Amino acid sequence: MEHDAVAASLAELGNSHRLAVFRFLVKAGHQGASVGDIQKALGIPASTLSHHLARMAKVGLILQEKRSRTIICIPEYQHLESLISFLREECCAGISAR
Amino acid sequence: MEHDAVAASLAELGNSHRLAVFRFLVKAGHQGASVGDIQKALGIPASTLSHHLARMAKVGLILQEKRSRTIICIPEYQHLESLISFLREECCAGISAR
DNA sequence: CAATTAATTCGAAATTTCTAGAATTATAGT
DNA sequence: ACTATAATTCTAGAAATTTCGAATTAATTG
Repeated sequence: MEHDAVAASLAELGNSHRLAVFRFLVKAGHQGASVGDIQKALGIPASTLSHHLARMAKVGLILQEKRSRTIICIPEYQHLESLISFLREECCAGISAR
Repeated sequence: MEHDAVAASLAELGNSHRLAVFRFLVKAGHQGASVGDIQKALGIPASTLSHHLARMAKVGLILQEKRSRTIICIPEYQHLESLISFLREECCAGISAR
C-alpha cells in the first residue's frame, strides 16, 4: 500500500460518522449490515449516510453487495490490516528505541 | 482513547503532506527535526508547513520544543501506538474469524 | 542597534467536505 | 398496475480545509 492510498483511507476513517459506521460494521461481523440497519443504529439521515458509505467503498474500507432491494455493507478487514501494517512499518521505526 | 479523539488524529494523518511529515519525523528518530529541516526535505512552503505542524501538535501527533530560534518537532510514538491499539481492538474484532 | 535567520500569524482565494431535503431509481409485494 | 420499501442521486448551502505570499515576531550575530 502506498503513501497516498494510506492517506486517503486514514482520511476516510478520520470522520466521526464514518469511523462509527466502520466500528458498527465490525461489530456486525462478516455478514455485514444493510444501509438501513446502519441508518437506524446510528441515526444518520439516509442521504448523508449514503454519501459516507460511497466514500468508504471508494477507498476500499467496505464492500457493498446488492441483495435485491437492500445493500449489505461489509468491512474490509484486510484493508484495515494493510493500514495498520503501514503505520507500524513506516511510522513506528523508532518505537523500540524507547 | 475515545472515538472522537481517534477520528481527529486519523483525519490529521489522512493528509498526504502531514503523513509525509510524520514519516519523516519517524525516520529522524527521537531527537526529531527542526521545522526548517522538514521544510527543506519535503519542499512545502513555510507557512503551509507551519499550519500543518500546528494541527498535528494540537491532536498530539507531534511535540514541538523551542530551542532558541528553531523549533524541534518530535513524533509522539505513544500517540500512534494508541491509535493502532484502538484500530486493533475496536475495528479488528472479526479478523480472527477469517 | 541593524541585519539575518527561524518560524508563526495574517489574510484571502480556491477547493473540498459535510449535511440533508427532495426527487429518482430499482425491487418487491398486493 | 399500484404501493411500499431501500437506497441513491441531485442540489445547494454552510462549514472546514488547503494553500501560500506578505507581514510579523523572536532570537542571534556582526
